[in-house]
Amino acid sequence: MSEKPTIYDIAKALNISAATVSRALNNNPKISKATCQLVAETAAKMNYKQNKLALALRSGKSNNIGVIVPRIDSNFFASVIRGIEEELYPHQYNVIICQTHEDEKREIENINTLLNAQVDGILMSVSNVSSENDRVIKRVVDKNVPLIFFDRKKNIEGVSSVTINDYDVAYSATQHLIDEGCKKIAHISGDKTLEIFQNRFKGYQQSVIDNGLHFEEDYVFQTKSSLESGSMAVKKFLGLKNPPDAIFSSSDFAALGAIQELTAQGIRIPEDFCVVGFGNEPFTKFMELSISTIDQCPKEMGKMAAKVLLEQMKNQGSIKIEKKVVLTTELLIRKSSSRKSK
Amino acid sequence: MSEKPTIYDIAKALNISAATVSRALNNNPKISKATCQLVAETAAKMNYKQNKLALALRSGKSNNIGVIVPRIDSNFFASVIRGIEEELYPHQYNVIICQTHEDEKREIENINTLLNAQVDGILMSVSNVSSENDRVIKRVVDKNVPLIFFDRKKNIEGVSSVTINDYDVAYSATQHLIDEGCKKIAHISGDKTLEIFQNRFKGYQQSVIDNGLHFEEDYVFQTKSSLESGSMAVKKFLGLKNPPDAIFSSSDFAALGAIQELTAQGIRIPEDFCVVGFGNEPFTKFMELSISTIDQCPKEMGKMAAKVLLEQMKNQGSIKIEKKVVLTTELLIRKSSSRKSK
DNA sequence: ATTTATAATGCAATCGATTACAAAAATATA
DNA sequence: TATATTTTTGTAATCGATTGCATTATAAAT
Repeated sequence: MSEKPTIYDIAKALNISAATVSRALNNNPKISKATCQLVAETAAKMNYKQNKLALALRSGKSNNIGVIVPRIDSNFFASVIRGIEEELYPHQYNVIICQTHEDEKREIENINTLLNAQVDGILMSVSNVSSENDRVIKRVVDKNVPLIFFDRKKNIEGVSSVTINDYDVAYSATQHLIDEGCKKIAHISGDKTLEIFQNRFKGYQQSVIDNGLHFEEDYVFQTKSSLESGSMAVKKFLGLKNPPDAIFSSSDFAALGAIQELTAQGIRIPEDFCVVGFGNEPFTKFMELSISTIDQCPKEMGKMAAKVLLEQMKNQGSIKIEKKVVLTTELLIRKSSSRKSK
Repeated sequence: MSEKPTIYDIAKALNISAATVSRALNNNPKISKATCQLVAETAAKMNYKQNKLALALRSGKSNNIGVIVPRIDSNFFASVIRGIEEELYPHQYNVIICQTHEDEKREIENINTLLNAQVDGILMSVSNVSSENDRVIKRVVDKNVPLIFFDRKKNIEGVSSVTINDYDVAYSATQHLIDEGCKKIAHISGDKTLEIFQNRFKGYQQSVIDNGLHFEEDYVFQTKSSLESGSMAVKKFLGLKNPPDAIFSSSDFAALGAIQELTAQGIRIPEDFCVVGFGNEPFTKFMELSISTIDQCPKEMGKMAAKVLLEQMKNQGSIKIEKKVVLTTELLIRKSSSRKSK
């Protein structure tokens, strides 16, 4: 009982051929009902489990989907993965998770690992912008392995993507700050070589300009997503001759760090200074001073990415359709930026 | 170039046998250096990638590890998975993630999926306590597939586990509340059929008794981990003739819900009422009224579980060692339960 | 009873890589 | 030159499931 029985074991036990066993298990109509039933019973009795590896090798389909993310232990990515898994589960696909840790070499390794593992498709959120990585990604496309970007995408021919309306929502977040009476809006940005941060920045910038405010290069601080970054940004902003009176941050963590630093410096929020974050991390809602932010609807993003992938896998071989899905997200106005209402 | 070349393609291109190609790629010393180099170059030129499925079928090792968790979109499990992945990555293992959503049927399906996928080992945090599931889990052991429980374990012969010192830390959390001057300690528990919640409850109970306080059945509220549960618990507690003056909650979410409800009812924390949570969710630290809690060191747990698994896979076949690793965790005392100090 | 149609099953190749064993080629030794 | 050694390469089986084609058993028709 400690071994794993194969169809050959069942065949031997019943004195029939493995082919018959295989067909019986698949309810092939060519097989008599009696045999089918007998095989099914014997298989159950022997605790037979189909070896998916053998099936995968034969069929060329592993029924595994690779997911590449910078890290898994962030609310956003974990939720996206949950959405992906929920969508793929009914279709019998499994999810193999790879983390890049924002390392470009690791990203390449991950891609190769997944290709070696013969995944039927790849969902990825790009970590890095290097031409070497672009080359590897293009090879995925060449090999006809369906690939979908989500959130952090790249512009590569033939690759579909699912993102949010970063530009628009950044525009309205900034607009919201201005509507609340803020006149000097600063921006904490992420790595601007990544499209999402580029778009958020542009939305912010355009909103500032459209409102007749002066766009100030010094009001933009590029950094990574962490409390310290937010605190550093505030220190820099407050050191300016003409410091800002609001921050639109590309990261909730930086927003929180900023708020902590502002508070530490005795600046009142939202009375003296407004802050809007990005990502709708759980803590933004739970805090006493709840933080205005943008919900990226990660679960929906994951589901949508998986849907687009499923579609692409179905149509494989036929003409390639490059699909760019843009999810509409919501600006959640909370205490950190609410001066008027209520 | 759009196809996936195999060793046969390389063999044909060089007019040698596939066996030679295979050996050359594996740097078999029996193959001349010249051939080795030639094969390596050709493989690179053709963008050859080893088909791990074929290798796995042949060798009986898939190099995939299955991870079963209730859900992935929780800080705790996401961090555990990160730890697992970090530990397994250098050993060339990939991680296949399955979520049970706390559903026992799903748990069985997940186990079977992983067995079918021929994973080399399984790491799981149990969702449910049903004898049917026990039977399925025992079959995993019978099939000689290394299995390790983490956090939510079961007592099944031959299965190693990695957990935290739930009993002890619950004991000291309760002790801490008493030391702060609380006299009537309540407890919000989880599903007590799960060992972890059972242990936390017992640690709480013993501490109460050891301090000469009266153990009150009404002071224990069993529920799931959510804000609403915490709020419900408080409503029930405050309705008692002799309401408690402190809560040790098995969940940070319930603790937060409790705090919100207490605050809404005008009860001051920590002056009138102290609260300790469990899990060290990020928000517990970020809140204005930071929440005392217990850090479950999820990443270390993941790493340790992976380590135990690697060890078990290495020693497979030889005597089975049942290893019960208990990680020592920390009580983090924050504002929600600090009356004296500072 | 013989032929024909139909249903049920078996044989053998296949997916891609590895490897025990056999064979050939290259080199060394007598 | 003939033989023994050592290197290097090839042949074919294997992992487990599927499937085109061939074959056998069964039932139906004449």
